[in-house]
Amino acid sequence: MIITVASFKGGVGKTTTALHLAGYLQGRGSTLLIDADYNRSASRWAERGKLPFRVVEDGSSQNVLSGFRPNHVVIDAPARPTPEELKALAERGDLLVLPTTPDTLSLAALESAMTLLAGIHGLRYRVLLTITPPYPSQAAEKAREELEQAEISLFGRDIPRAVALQKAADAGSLVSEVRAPRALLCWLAYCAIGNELTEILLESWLEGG
Amino acid sequence: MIITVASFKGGVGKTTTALHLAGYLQGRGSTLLIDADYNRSASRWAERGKLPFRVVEDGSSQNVLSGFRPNHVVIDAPARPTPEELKALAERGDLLVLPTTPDTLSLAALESAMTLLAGIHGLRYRVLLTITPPYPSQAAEKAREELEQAEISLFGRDIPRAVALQKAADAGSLVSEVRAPRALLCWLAYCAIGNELTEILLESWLEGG
Amino acid sequence: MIITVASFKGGVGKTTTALHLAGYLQGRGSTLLIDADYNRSASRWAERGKLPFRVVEDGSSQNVLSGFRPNHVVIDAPARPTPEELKALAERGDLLVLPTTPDTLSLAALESAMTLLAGIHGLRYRVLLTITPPYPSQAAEKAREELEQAEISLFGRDIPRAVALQKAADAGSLVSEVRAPRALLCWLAYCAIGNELTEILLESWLEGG
Amino acid sequence: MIITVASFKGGVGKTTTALHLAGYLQGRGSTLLIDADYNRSASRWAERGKLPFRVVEDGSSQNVLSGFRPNHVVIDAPARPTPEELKALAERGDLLVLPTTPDTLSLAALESAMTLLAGIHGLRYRVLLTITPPYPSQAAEKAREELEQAEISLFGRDIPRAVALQKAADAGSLVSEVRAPRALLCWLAYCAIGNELTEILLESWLEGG
DNA sequence: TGAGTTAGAATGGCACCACCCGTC
DNA sequence: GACGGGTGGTGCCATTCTAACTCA
Repeated sequence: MIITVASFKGGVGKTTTALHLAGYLQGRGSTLLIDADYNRSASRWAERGKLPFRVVEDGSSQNVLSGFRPNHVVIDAPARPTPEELKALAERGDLLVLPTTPDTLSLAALESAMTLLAGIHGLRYRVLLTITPPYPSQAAEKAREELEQAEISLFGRDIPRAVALQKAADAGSLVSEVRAPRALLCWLAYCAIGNELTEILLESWLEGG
Repeated sequence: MIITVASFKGGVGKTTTALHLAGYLQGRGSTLLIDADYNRSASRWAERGKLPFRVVEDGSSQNVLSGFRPNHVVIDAPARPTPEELKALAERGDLLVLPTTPDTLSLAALESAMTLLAGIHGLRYRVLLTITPPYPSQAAEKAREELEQAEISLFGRDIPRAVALQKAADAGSLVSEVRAPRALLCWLAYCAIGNELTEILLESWLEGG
Repeated sequence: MIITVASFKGGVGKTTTALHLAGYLQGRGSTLLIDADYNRSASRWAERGKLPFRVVEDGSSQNVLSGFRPNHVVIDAPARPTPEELKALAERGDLLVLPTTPDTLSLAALESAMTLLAGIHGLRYRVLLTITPPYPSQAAEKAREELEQAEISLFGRDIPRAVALQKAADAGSLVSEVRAPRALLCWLAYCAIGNELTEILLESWLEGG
Repeated sequence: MIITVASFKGGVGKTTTALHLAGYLQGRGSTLLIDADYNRSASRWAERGKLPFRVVEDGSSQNVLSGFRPNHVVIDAPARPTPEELKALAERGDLLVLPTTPDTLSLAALESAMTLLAGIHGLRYRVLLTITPPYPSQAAEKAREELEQAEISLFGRDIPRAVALQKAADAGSLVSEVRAPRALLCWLAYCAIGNELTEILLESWLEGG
């Protein structure tokens, strides 16, 4: 399967999401992460440590992949794509993952962009709430309600804000490999997203023929 | 004076910083905020509530400013500018404010971009640490040390992570107008940045002639 | 399915194991825990807090279950059963779970008792290593090697020693409901045991007709 | 003197306690350990290595002791005795030693059983906290407070959790003969219990006539 | 002189606690 | 004002590595 991770605003955990979804998919088959973001965050992450899958930059010559046919591909799309770019991204993959934080600015950028995507026929996407503040903040629930009212499809689970994800970035590894207070919780959240993702695609394939 | 706020990564509080610096400068003279970001976050912020200064979009026709000669101008620059754009931005204003969060990804993006700016002669800039996590996190101090070791100039004070700033965004006002636990602290932090900013420019004018 | 949890020595987490396996199975269908231990530990656990399944004492009159037909049953067997009791327990259920700690005394008691079980035809059982000390102790691995050399079947995962399980006992709830450093890890361990358990029974049903 | 070691729950160090108290008493006179536990843990311990005192099983014919009149006798009682058995055990010896771990399940079993013992006139007993987790756990202190509040007499010192005791069980010797980090500490703890024990009996003999 | 033994240092990890933030 | 929760720091335990010491 081909998963595209894109966002209309930076700093919402797009690269982190792409990396961990690739890590999850790697457990189900060989996976390739294509780093198409301009600042090469995913590539730098990979350079710092050891990731269980391959990471290549988008513009890199194809011969680096000679003989490598991955079962899954995750694309870390460029930030803030134009509607045309987004349409191309959506058509390039099986599912579009749109991470967003539960703050007003990110939600506003997301909602205004979603109106542009409404015109794309047969678009498969899911919004992922990320960096949600811990209890007792209700920001995540408020954001979820607001998005559901706008009839925007979103994953059933959020990615919490935790230092474990920062440590993973520091170490250049996945959060599942990090010793930090809530690392396991973060990894389980990404696994839940991965499971939901496969279910969505399985369902769409069944009905789509 | 003309202040340009730019960043190489999204979600670091660029718009929030531009708005509050404009709010601070408005107390010292008529101020205009130019919203040059593609997603119009500053404009939308202004539309939601009441800001004590004018906000115009970059591409808007000039006649909306007919007869308005502001003492100060703050530019909310587009996200992730190219080196050429950044050079143009730097030359367009008196000082470049570069907000960044203290996480690894943002710092890496900042440092790699700073190497590009090293070639610009007479560049005046300051890096502003934003959204710094509260005690007992040492992320802010670590980031400060790392940046100082890289000989990157940064403001003496940070902007803390607080819900007060989120509420300000929700209300469409400045954090000084918001009733929230640490609103005053956030506002004082921005005032301190504003003071440091005027000192920097005063000093540069004195020596620069 | 009917799971029987028994042990030849006390203090090896028999009740804890029975409770958490019941909690896991409850997620897959209505589950009943029969507390057949003389000291009523499971019943007392249930009285202290809120468990997501029903707990009844073995000798209680049947009418307390009037109209309740659980999908799964977990039996917290009496400690140190005689070979005849153990045979009856094994025939009463689908699988016998035998928790043991990795210390010499428990292992010796287990191995000597396993020789008695060797005569039972078609016995389905698994040994579960519990309360395994954390890194860098190698007690768990040593015990695992010793048991495998004795050709004793054991689950692939251990239940670690953690205060989270104590807190769960204090609170009268499952470890998944407890806020403690390694609570999630303990719960995942029990879930892994539960998964392995269903796989074992599924496999045996497939081949057993 | 005749010391009986019993417990209402397994895995609390009953056999270890009986062995080491016998080892201590051997230093004050010839001592015999009677292994009355069904799983023969004490006998197996003795078989593995070399203990400074004799160990016999309860049911063994008396002629194995022909001509041996020990000064002291320690009885490793069967686990989880009925009230009648416990009464018989208590009357059989001078003092009843009841080891317990500081966890909720063991304490609950102990306290409920102590209500049964309240009816026994002239019962001499002491509760011994065993396997107490190291600093910074407060489980031992909490348990001590709880037991004191329930007016249950307990020894002044605890037996800590340490690998030295496991190594002693592996080697079939007393912890005083083992080379391990905290072996001496464990042995001193048992010596302190032994001293307290003799003081208790001395005092009771003085007043009891 | 060499090998086995023993003591010390370093590592990794777990459990508790202090402090602060955000909501009710 | 009270409470629940996250983050970082401290103290201690168990193991392993290293080095020195003893004895043949």
